[in-house]
Amino acid sequence: MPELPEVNTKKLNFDRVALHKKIEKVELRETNHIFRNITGEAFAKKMKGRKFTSSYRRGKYLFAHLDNGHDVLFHFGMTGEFYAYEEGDQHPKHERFAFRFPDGQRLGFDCPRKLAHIYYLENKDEFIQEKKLGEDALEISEAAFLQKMEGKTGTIKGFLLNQSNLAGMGNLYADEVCWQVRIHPASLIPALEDKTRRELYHGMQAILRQAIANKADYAHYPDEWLWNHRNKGGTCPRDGHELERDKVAGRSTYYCPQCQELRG
DNA sequence: TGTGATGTTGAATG
DNA sequence: GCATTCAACATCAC
Repeated sequence: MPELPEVNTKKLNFDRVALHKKIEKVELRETNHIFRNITGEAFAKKMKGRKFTSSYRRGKYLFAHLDNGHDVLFHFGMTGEFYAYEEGDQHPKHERFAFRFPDGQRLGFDCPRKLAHIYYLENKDEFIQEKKLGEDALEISEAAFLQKMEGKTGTIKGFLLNQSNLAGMGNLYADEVCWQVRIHPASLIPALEDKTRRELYHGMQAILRQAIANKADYAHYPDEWLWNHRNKGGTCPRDGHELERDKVAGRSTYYCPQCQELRG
């Protein structure tokens, strides 16, 4: 479930399974819509005999660097997932393609909803520029975060979700940040004081760090977080008030009407 | 059976 | 240029 911490965990898996091994073959399955700037067949051809030498995560994107200087870019959409498995094992149900390594190990890319995107990039910096992909949410400085907010007129949630402001925040973490800082997600940026903006930045950093420390395993997220109460009939872990559900920035949003102040 | 789900993109609107 | 809303992508779970 891929927001920044989830993709970070996928990167660890990818590095462990795929780095520095010769790619014997790419096994293609039903790949419609998955490959964005190359056909599956051409992708498989390019991969054969190559090795991944490193990987780089920026927001929800994972760039896997090849020994020919190019990159394979993974974006997981809502349901993209890597699965490592051995020769003879059954492949995941919605596997779109798999890398096969000489020892028989596979790294499958599974995606039921086909919302994932895979690109083959000769120049990853060019891609980042074209997409206007913002700095990673964990890398961005407080000053740059505040600077991005300058002049914006929309909601705080919309700001956090826009990947050109900063990269990596998704719907669930954005709700968590707003809740922890006690700001209504539909609050308008111009109405937020400097102090609140800084709290949002530091709250976000702390949440992402803790999520990564827990390997994005939701069962281990603190019960004091909004996270595991964020559902129908859920109550605020701070004051017990029933949570509200609304649409903000086009996404389903949970918040506590009692302790999250609406500004603007 | 209908509805909504962690995301992105493009089109249309204001 | 900005911000918002909608539809599309395809499948699963409740």
